[in-house]
Amino acid sequence: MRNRARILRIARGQLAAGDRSLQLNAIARLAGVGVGTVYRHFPNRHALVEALSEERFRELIGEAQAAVAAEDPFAGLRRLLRFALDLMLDAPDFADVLESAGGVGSQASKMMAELDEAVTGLLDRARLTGAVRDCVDAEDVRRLLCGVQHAVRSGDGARRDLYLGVLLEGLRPPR
Amino acid sequence: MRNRARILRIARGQLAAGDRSLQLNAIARLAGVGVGTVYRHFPNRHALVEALSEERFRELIGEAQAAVAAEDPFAGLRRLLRFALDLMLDAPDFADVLESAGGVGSQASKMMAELDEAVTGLLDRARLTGAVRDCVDAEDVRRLLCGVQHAVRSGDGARRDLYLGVLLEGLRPPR
Amino acid sequence: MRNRARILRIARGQLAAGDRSLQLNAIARLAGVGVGTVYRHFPNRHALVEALSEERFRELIGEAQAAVAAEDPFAGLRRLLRFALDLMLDAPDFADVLESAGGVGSQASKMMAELDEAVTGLLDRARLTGAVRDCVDAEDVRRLLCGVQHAVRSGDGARRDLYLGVLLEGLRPPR
Amino acid sequence: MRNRARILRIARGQLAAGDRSLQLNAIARLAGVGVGTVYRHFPNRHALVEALSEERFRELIGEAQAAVAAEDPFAGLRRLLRFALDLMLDAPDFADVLESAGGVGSQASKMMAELDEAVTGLLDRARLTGAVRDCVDAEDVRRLLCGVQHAVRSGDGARRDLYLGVLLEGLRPPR
DNA sequence: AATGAATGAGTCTTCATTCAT
DNA sequence: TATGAATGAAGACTCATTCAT
Repeated sequence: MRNRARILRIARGQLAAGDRSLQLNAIARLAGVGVGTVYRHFPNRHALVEALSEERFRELIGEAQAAVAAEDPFAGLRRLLRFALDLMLDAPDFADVLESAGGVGSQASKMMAELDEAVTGLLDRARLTGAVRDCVDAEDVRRLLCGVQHAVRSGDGARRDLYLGVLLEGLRPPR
Repeated sequence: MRNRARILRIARGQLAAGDRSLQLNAIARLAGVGVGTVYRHFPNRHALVEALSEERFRELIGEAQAAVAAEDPFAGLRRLLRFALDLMLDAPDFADVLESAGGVGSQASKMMAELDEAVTGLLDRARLTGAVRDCVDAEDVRRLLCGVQHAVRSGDGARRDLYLGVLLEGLRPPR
Repeated sequence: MRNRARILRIARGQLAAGDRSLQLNAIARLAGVGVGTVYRHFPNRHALVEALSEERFRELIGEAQAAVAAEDPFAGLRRLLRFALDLMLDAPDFADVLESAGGVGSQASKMMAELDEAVTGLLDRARLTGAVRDCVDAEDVRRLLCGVQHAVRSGDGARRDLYLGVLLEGLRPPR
Repeated sequence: MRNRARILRIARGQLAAGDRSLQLNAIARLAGVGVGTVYRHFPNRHALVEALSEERFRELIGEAQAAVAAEDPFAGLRRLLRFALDLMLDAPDFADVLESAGGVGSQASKMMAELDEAVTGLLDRARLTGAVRDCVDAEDVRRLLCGVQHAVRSGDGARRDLYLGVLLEGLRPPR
């Protein structure tokens, strides 16, 4: 699977270079590989995006699981959200995946479930200490964070901490 | 200018139907109008989007100016943000315009300035009552609201009030 | 006929500016006149080109008639061809008209006949002195000169006199 | 590369039939080939024209190199120019290429240089016998011949030999 | 498994021309 | 006479996808 790796590397390079179109033809050319090869590994653009997300997903899930174990659950949540936000800012396509509903049966949806599960645990713990509203669940937090990512991205990036702070305060129980 | 209006109506319909591509050819066909006619009125997709935004912008600016006069500024802000959010949910392209930096010299950027000005006034008043953080300005609020719109849209829409509530609480001065 | 003149002026300007497309729409706009107005005066691009040629034609015919009266017919021919060449280099569209067969019945074809008639006289006189081949007629000379114009134009213009000299020597009876 | 050849054949046919537009879409249809295939082989009209020219260029360069070896250089020149003229009359687009300056770096400009080099040799030899003017170079001859081609084409073709004769006599040193 | 030539539907855009006002 | 909005045929070009080798 040397080719698969090469394709992924090129695709990542394209995204990093600001080209989000991920045209399989172009990637094949850059990877020095036939178009057909790309299509065997990734039947469509989405499959490629998911594959690209996998590594990020693993990182993020790891971080989430670590956060559950944090002494102060709200602090753990803060750390986790900051980590996730940076990940998304760095990889817009990963942000798309996190924001999407996640097609049933896809690899990504499994990882998403794993992620949400960890976050659910974290939220439950935080709720016990009265640090988080009753009604928000892991999916809400994920979506709201994706929203914050859009907000940060539409500005110059300097407002990252402010916007994240707004989200975190907003998640607390209303006074 | 019967045709111009017809084109705008069709374009709005397309957006409402979930097709955000705004293909000028398709719009021409649906509007029962020659392609050339569409191109005469709107030389490119962007011009069309801006025209579509204009009406929404006027509504929104009006609402913002009304909100400044509200007895309770924070209640005014809540009402305004809910109004804006609904507008954006209804018209994704308008959301894009609100989220964009606003190209210099465009019609949209003038209206954006007008909007931000009104919101600035509202925020200033709210700050006097201690209802809003010091550090957020009108642009921040606009961007954050666009973020919330993404969050609501990526879900099933049922979380609109919750997500807006999170934003509003988050805007208050941190405890 | 204020408009007609205005249109012609603009068209000349376009040609002078290197735009040979003579799009009637564009000319109308530049002339501050409706497209329809242009179309009434000049039903198509060709009619406009012919009208533009008229003035040049008159000049050229005048020059040709003067040349017939020259003391030395070959010198007269040389002067005439140089004049015509400069005219064509200055106005590529006029060159096109001179090179074309000239649609029957058009205004241009009448003037072309007038021109050729004068040149025929000049050639006849020159032939009497043995300065010109037997077999070339006015039409040949016109076409060959158009050819020289292409040659000059495809270079940098500096070869004008050389190429004209080649033509003139070539017109002499072969040794 | 069966398709490439087919495309070239069709393109040649179009030109021969008097259609100089070389529309890639039309050629694809006539060649019974997808548009994309044509675009793959020839990204634009110019690339196609150059490819079409290549074969003609080779013929012509061969002929020129042969002419250099002719016993009588002026006779060789006559034969070469007649050959080239027929080639151009047969293929107007090739005439365009020969007449153009030749974009730097293009395949055509390399072949043009080769052609001009051979003609330069021929002219040098002819000059030694006093058969050709001092001041004309290979480029001049090429341009003048293109001019003659225009002249022949604008007439009915019957004047080919006459016009070529005019050029050849004109190239001799003036008396 | 790998290749990459081929496909062609789809989209964008221009511009000569008409015609109701 | 003049206007200019409207037309739509025509042409250029892209790119996701297939399939014979």
